Amino acid sequence: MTLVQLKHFIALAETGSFSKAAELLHLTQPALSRSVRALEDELGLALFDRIGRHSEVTPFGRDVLERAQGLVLDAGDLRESGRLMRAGQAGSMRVGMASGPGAILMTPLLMHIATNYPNLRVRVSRGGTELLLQALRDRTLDAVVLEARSMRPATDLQITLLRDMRGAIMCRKGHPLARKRKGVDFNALRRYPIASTPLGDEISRELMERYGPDAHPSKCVSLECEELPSLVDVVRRSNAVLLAIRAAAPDLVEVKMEPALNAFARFGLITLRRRSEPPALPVLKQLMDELMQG
Amino acid sequence: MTLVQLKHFIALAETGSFSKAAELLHLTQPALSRSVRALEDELGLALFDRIGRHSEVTPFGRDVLERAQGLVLDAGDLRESGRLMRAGQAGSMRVGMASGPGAILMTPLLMHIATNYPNLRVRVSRGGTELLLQALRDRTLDAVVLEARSMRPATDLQITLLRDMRGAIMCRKGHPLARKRKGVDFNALRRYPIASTPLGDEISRELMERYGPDAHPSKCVSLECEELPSLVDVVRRSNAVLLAIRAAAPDLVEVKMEPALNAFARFGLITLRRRSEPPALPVLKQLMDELMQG
DNA sequence: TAAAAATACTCCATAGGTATTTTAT
DNA sequence: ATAAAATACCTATGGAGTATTTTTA
Repeated sequence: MTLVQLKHFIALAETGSFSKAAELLHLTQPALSRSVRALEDELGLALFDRIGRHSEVTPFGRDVLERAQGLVLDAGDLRESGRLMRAGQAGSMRVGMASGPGAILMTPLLMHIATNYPNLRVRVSRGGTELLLQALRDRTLDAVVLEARSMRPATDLQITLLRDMRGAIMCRKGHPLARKRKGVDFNALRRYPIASTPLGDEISRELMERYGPDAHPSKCVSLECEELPSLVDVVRRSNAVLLAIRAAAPDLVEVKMEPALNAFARFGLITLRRRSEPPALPVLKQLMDELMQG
Repeated sequence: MTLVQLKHFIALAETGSFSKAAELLHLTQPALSRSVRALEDELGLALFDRIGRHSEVTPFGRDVLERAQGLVLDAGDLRESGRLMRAGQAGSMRVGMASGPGAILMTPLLMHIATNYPNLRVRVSRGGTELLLQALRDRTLDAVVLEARSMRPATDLQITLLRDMRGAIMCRKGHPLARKRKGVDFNALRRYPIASTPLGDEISRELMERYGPDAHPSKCVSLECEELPSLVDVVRRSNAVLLAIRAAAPDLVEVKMEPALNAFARFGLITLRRRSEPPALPVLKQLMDELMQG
């Protein structure tokens, strides 16, 4: 049983004539005759009653026809999917996101896929750097986005650095600190609750170097939560201040610090070296690039 | 894209090795290598990452694999269905039944199929003789069961006569007529409502020949209904008498008539000559034979 | 270095074409 | 008598085997 045979069968069922169907199939009548005969031999029963001028499907043929049509249609779908997947317009992708990138990228990513790539299936999971890299190596994930500096280099991993994202201290409009034209020092800042997602070592070091030991996140952050949108919402409606990627909350006001905060996130897209990437990965890359330029 | 190629692809995905899969498929390694390569070329993307010792499916391959498995499974189902249908254990059949046969055969037929042939799909429709034969000729029905004498012979129809079914007058146990040891004459009978399904010309003629012009069904039948079970139920619970196939209501008492009623039904199974019958038709024939011997 | 996949080549089975016969209307 | 399908015969493409090279872990 061949897909080609099934196509022949279907064409014959539709035209009711070997000659007509053969023409339709760009085939000679004897060739079609043999093809259909072979299928009948394999299935063990006649699919057509040959009645001189025309041929018509037998009751058995009718039952087979239904299934054959499904099969041939599915095969066509598969071919078509090949095209779509090659273009990154369909298929599936399993992406892991560490806390930092997840906080800022997850929702916009899902949003973008949902609206612009309806045939793409993405599964985003979150977790710690090591866990995610392990999943990548186990082939449970296809790609991982994480803070590049939190990862020690490994030869089996392919790292694509994404655009750096500037960090900032932010507060709501109308916040006492929002007016200050010249720099606010860290002690003044600490009079308000500090909100942030869990921060990596790089940022912690930068904060301590600039503002002293009390600036270590474990000491100064009062509101820690992985879900950045929650924190943003809280900061919008209270006097808490937010330490996060500047672009994560454009409607908040940036607090001018003295000395100025010089922290940034350096996200990397990690894949396994020597493994084919999911065809939709470029879509992901481009999307993230766009998200992070704002 | 070939079903064979897809099978090769699946085997390779499952073993993770060209050599292993080739062995499993009773194929040489180069043959499998080429087969998979051809599929990859057609789909336009690599399905496997060849990594020295082993090979593993790419993300693209993973998406294709799902669909390929479905396709190959469906193809196997089709082959298997061929076997089942050939044995009359599966497939579909559209049967038409005229009023008489329908009244007695329909429910038991559906019952039998439901319990003994779970994979068989039967559509039973009822209608007048001419309508049913037209449907048969239009290929809307695969077979028709009707009173053979109600049909004028035609060269394009194949008639299989079924067992004759004796007709009788019946009443409930305890009915006044149930006691009568010697024959009841027609006038005595007419004191009770006569129930019957619509009767054919043959029976009408027989009744009139034996019991006079008043015995024509259009004159003497008070309760006419196509649904025999309803009539039987009424006769069980009233003094109405039933004119029907004797076997239709074994629990009723037969009324001895004087002169004796000598009517019988001669059902025929009609199919189109020179057309293949549905593979399940023998099942239908045998079933009806069994039903009608009781 | 050893195991696995790819390549090169050869061969044969089979799908398809041409010519003709058979069949059914 | 004619149109359509089957049959007979031939050809060629492509799938499969053997031998060998290339690759990578």
